[in-house]
Amino acid sequence: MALHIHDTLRGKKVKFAPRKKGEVRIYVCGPTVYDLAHIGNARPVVVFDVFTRLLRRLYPKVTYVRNITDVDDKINAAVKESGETIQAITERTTKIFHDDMAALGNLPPDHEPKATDHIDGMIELVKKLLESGHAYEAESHVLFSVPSMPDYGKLSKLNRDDLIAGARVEVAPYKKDPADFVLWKPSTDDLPGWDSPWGRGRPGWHLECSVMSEKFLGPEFDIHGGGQDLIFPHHENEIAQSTCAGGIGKDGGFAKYWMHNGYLMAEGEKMSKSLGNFYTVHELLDEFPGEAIRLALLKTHYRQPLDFTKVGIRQAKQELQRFYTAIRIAGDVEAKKVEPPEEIIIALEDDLNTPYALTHMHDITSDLNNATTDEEREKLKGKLIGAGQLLGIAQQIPVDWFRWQPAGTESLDDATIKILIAERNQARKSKDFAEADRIRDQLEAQGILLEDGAQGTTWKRK
RNA sequence: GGCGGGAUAGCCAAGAGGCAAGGCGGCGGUCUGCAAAACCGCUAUACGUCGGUUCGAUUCCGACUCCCGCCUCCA
Repeated sequence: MALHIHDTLRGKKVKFAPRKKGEVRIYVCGPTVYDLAHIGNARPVVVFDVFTRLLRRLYPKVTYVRNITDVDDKINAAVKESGETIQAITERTTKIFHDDMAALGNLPPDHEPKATDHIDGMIELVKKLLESGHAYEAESHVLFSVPSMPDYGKLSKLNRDDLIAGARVEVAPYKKDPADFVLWKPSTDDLPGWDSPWGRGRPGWHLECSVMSEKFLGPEFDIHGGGQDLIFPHHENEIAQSTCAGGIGKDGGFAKYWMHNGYLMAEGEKMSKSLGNFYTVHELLDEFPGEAIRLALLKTHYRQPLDFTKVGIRQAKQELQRFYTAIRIAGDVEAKKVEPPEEIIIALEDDLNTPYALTHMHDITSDLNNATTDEEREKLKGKLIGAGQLLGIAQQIPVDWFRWQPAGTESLDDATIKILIAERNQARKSKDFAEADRIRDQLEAQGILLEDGAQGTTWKRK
C-alpha cells in the first residue's frame, strides 16, 4: 500500500504522489511567538513530526519547513501588556517553544524561517500582486482583491457571498469588497514597521507563509499542513496570494495537498483562555513525562477531534510503561535489525493511522513477552524499538524512563535506592520478610516500586 | 443562515456492508516468601435517536438530537 493522505482540497483520502520523483517538500504553519504553546499548538507539531518521520522512510529526500511568526498584532498586544521589548518576548517564547517541542520528542524541521527575516520578500510579493491587478492601495493599506480571483474559497469551500453573509466583524471602510483582506498595513511609531513603497508599515497575517514557503520549497511544493482552524482564512489567503503572484502550474500551483489536524478540547470543554481550561505544554511537562503527553496526542487519529485530559495522559503513560517494561526485561539480549516493521508502516501510510500503529506495537510487545528463544527476543525487541522510532516513542533507555519524576519532587537518589534494595535483599536472604517488606513499603511511600525479577531487583517510579 | 468534524464498552480508541481490533482500568488464576511485572481467562442485551436501501448496516442514504469548530487575522 502506498502512502494515502486525506487532502482538504479534494475533500477525501487520495494517493500521494510527489511533484518531483523521490522528493517531498512540506510546509507546516508554526507558532506565533507571543505566549507559551498550549497543548493545542502541540498537536500539529507532533502529528507532522510523525508524518515527516514516515516521509523520510518512504522518500530519499524530504524538506520540512516550519515557520516562526514573530510579527503579529498579538505580539504587539503582549508588548503593551508586559512592557518587554518585542525581541525579548519573541526570543524567549521561541526558546521555550523549542524546548517544549523537543521535550515532546519532536525532531526539528529542516528550516525554521522567521517572518521578520523575510520582510523584503513580502514587499516584493505585494508589489507583484499590485502589478498583476490582484491588489490595490487604499488609505495606506494594500488589500488583496478577492473578486479578482475566480476560484477563491476552493480550500475552505466558502464562497464570497457566504463570507459576507457570515461576517461578524465590521468591514473596514477602505475595502472595495467586504471579502478583501489586508496584505500590508500602516504602522504608527509605537508599532514595529518597515519602510515600503506604501510607507512605513507591517505585513498582513498570511504573507509570511506565502513568501517563506516559496523561498525554501519553490512556488510549487507538495504538502501544506496545519490545524483545521487555519483553513480559513489563513490557508485560503495563502493560496490566493501565492497563486495570483505567479507560480501557477499544472497542479494549480502552490501546495498540491493540504493536510489539517482536528481540534482539541481540554477536559471536555473547548479550550479557552477566558475559562482558564487550557494546558500549556510547559506546565504539563512538570507533571508528566513529555513522551506520555506525546502518546496521548497520538492515541487519537490526527483528524479526529480530541478531548485532551490528564486521565488520558496517565493512560498513555501506562501504555509506555508496558513498552518499556518489555524492553527492560529483554535487556539481556541485543535488539536486532532495529527498524520499523512493515505493519507499522502500512498503518501510517493509511493517512497516518497512529492508533492502529499503536495496536501493532502492543501486539509486538505481547509477542516479545511471550518469546521463548533469545533469537526471537532479539528480533522482536528490534521490531518494537523500530516501531517506536517512527512514532517517536520508546526510544529511551528503560532505566531513564523509569527514573522520571515530576518537577519539584524530592525523592531518594539512585544511590540510596540501591543501598535500600541491597539491604532488603539481604533481609530476604535471611528470610526476614518483615524487614524486607518494611523496606519495600518505605520505598513505595516515596513513589519507588520494586520488582523482583529473575535477574535481580529493579525499581521504577510510579 | 452557510460550511465542516464528531457521537463505539467504566475510560481511551481503531474498524469494515456479513460473527464488534487494541490499550487502560477491574475481576479470577499461574508465577512469587508476599508483592510487582509477565502470562492465561473473564469484563459491550451490537456501535447517539428514528426511518430507508439491502438477504444482511454499527459500517450506505435521509431526518433528528447532542457536542466541537469555521464563516477575515485563533494550532
